[in-house]
Amino acid sequence: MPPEGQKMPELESLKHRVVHLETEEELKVKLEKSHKTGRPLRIKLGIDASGPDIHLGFAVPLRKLRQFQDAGHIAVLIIGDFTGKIGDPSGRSKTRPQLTDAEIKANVKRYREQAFQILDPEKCEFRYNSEWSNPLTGPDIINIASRYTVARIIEREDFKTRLECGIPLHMHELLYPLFQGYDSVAVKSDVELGGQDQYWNLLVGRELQREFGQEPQVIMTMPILVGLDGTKKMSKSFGNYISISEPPKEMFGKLMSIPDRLIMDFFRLCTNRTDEELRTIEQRINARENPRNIKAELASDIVTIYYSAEAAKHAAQEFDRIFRHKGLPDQMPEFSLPSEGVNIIELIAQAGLLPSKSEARRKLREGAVYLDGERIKDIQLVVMPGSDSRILKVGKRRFLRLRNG
RNA sequence: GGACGGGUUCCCGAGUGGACAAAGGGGGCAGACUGUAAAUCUGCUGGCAGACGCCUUCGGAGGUUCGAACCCUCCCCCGUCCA
Repeated sequence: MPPEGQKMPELESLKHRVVHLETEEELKVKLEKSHKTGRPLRIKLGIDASGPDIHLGFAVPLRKLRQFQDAGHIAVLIIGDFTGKIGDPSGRSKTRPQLTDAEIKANVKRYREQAFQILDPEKCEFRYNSEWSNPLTGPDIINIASRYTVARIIEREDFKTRLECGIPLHMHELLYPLFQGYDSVAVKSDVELGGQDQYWNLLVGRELQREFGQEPQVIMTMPILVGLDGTKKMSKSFGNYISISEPPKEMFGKLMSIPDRLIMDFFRLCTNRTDEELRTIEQRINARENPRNIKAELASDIVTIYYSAEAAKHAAQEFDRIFRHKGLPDQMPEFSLPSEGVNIIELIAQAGLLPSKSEARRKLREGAVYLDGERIKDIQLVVMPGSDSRILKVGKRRFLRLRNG
């Protein structure tokens, strides 16, 4: 316990890479109290079960949560199976599709496994918010709803724009922040983490706790990671994400394809580099070192975090082989060629390299199809089994090994 | 409840009886150039067919017509204003 008036090292590192801390003073008090009493803090993080994967963007708050765990605190993960039926309206210009129970359930299983790639399972509570939200009665809901005003709800930018632009805004969406906030009351959270875009939602939790006579949670928001397209936030529904559980090679490749200007963001938010190291990297970029190399380091860093240094090395080698030296991947799907051969279009569609024969025809016409390294344009070509296995390539990265059947 | 305006392909958005698988843009994909970057240029972007063409699509269901995204009827949904 540091003497009065001195910085707490724990607090300093927890503050690291945080956009909003509401409030630092309160966090300090809570930490001190926790030290004194030995009671760990309860750190809440909400999970949106709308997609099957945890991606690098969501890993940002998860990693922060891990930091809290390492300091002895408890992670309380809230699976929004109840709120998932509403769909978080944050940053949305349209109503989200409501998920069914079955969909949510299927997603949660994977989520758990993936979350433990980052979290310490020993200091972790997984809670479904349907646990306390489903039993709420009409009067309960009215009671909760009476703690907040419409003006405060529609103050939000996303709601405001929708109202102004005449885009539908449904009643249940107005309730979303309320239910999410009520989760904080239900689990008695001390701190809630989230992406910067969750700031507003988290504040509601704070207010509701106060309303329900609890000590309000501290809220901490983290920067939003931009997705592969380089413009929108990384998100399942935009499909611009890198899952933390995709194969190392995929992960590496996708990281190599991010726009250069995102390199520092990714280093800052997705790796364990220290501030000093980050400064060095930034200098190298400014000194016009080939960003490709720096990006390769980034990709290796991240693959190492989720897999291993070895996996990162392999991924890097394979990447070089395929894309720098135009070689072949060490593994590819296979297809058995019947002795009478198969039409090229038929082959591409059957092997699932492209979704339809029309698409296959188009790609052929566009010169995107190679057989044994030779560009094919003949739609009528029948591919015959060769003496040894042949390789079909469609576009930059779709390969198929043809075996004699 | 009333008046008015809307629902078009992944998204935005044009189209008001045949030339519409449907302008334009965005996004995506592919090619050239590269560092699987950015920028740029080009092409493609419902399915089946080698091609003629055929099939499915314009909120839903019917109808008029040789022919409908477009006209009529009923229904569903959304917005704005009024109550």
